[in-house]
Amino acid sequence: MGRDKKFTEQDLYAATKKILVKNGYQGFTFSLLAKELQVSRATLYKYYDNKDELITNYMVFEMDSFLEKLKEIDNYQNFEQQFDFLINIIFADSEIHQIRSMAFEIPATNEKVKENNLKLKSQHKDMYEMLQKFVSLGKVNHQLKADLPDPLILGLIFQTVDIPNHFGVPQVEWIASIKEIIRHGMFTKD
Amino acid sequence: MGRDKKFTEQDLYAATKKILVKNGYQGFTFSLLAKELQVSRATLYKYYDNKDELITNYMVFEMDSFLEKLKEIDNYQNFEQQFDFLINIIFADSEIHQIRSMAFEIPATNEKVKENNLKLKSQHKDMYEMLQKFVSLGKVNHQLKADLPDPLILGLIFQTVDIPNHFGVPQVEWIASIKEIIRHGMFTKD
DNA sequence: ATTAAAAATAACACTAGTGTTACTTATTAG
DNA sequence: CTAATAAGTAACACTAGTGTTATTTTTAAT
Repeated sequence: MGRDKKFTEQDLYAATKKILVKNGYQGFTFSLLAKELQVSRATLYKYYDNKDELITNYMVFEMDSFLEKLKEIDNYQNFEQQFDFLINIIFADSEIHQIRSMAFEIPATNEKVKENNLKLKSQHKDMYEMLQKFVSLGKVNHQLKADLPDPLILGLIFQTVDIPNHFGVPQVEWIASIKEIIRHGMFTKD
Repeated sequence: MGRDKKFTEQDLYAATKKILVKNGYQGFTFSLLAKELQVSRATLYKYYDNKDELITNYMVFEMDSFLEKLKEIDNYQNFEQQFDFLINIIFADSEIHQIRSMAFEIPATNEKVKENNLKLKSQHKDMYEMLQKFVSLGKVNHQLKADLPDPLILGLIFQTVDIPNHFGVPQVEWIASIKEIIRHGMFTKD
C-alpha cells in the first residue's frame, strides 16, 4: 500500500543529467531538481542524503551501461572495426563523458558517497583495461604507431567529444572528419 | 598620499588565476581570494563590484597578452613553422585556455561586465581571424587536408591542451606526440 | 604635529542553498 | 470504511556567500 510515487528512477536520472549538463556539478542543486521533477525539495531527501549521493549514484548507473556497451568491442575482429565502434559509442551519448569528468570534484560527504566513488574507480579501471587491450591490439598489429603513449591515444580520443561545434557542422561530417584526423592527421602526405 | 596597497595588480591576477584553475568559475569566491591575498573581503569590493567584473577583467588581460604573442605567427614564413609556433604558445600557458572556456558561464551582472564581455568577444574574433589565416595558408599550400572543417581543425588543436596527463608522461614527449597525431594521426601508413 | 586622502576593515543585513522534523495526503488490504 | 503505511510537503534552523556602510589605519604633504 501507500501512495504512488510522483516520478520514476528514469525521470530522476533524466532530470539529473539535464541539470548536470546545463549547470555543472557546482551549479546542481536540489531546488533545481525538485522544480524539474515537480516535487518538493524535501521529497528528494527521502531518497538521498545529499546531492553527492544522488550524483555519484547516477554516475555509477551511466558508467555501468557504458561498460556494458563497450564490452561488445570484442565482437569485432579487426582493429579498424573496433576503432570505428569505439568512436561511435562515445559519440552516441557524448554528454555522459562530459559528466563523468565531474567525478573528481565530488567530495566524499558520507559513507554511501565513498562507496560510490570506490565503485566508480573500479569501473574506470575496468574501462581502462578494455581500452588498453584495444590499444595493444592496434600496436601489435602495427596499425597504431608504437611510439605514442597509450594514455595520450585514449585521452585524445575521449577528448574529441568535447570539441565545441559552434558553427553547426553536420554531425555526420563532423564525426567522419574527427575519425580521419585521429587516423591519419590533418596534414597531407607530401 | 594615502596608505600603501597591500597587493599589486600582478598579485591579484595571479591569485585569481590560481583559484579559477583550482575551483572553477562557480567555486571562485571573494572569501577565497581575500584569504589568498591576505586582505579583508571588503577590500576587494573597493576595486570590483563583484566577482564577474574581476574575472572578466582578468580574462581580457590574459586574452590581450595571448593575442600579442599570437601575432608573432606572421614572423614565420612557412606553414609548418607556424604550426609549431602555435602549439608551443598554446602549451606554454595551457591553463589560460581552460580558464577562457569559463567565459560562457559568466552572467552580465552589470555594465562593466557587459563591456568586458563585448571586449572578450571582439578579442575572440581577432584570434579566430588570425587562426583562420593560418588554416587558409595550410589549405592553399595543400599542407592541410582541404575537406576538414576549419572549426574542427582549430577546435581540436585547442582541445589537446585539456587532455589529462594522469600518468605523468614527460612534457616534451607528450607535446611531441600530440604534434605527431595532429600532423599525421595515430595510425601507421599501411 | 596636523591634516587630507587613500586604503583597509569590521560588522551588518540579505540571499540561496542545506538538512531535519513534524505533519498531511493518497493508496489499498482487510 | 478504516487502519496501516508509503509518499509527499511545509516550515524551521543553519551555513556560506554577497554587497554595503560606517569607521579605522596608514601615509606624506604642509
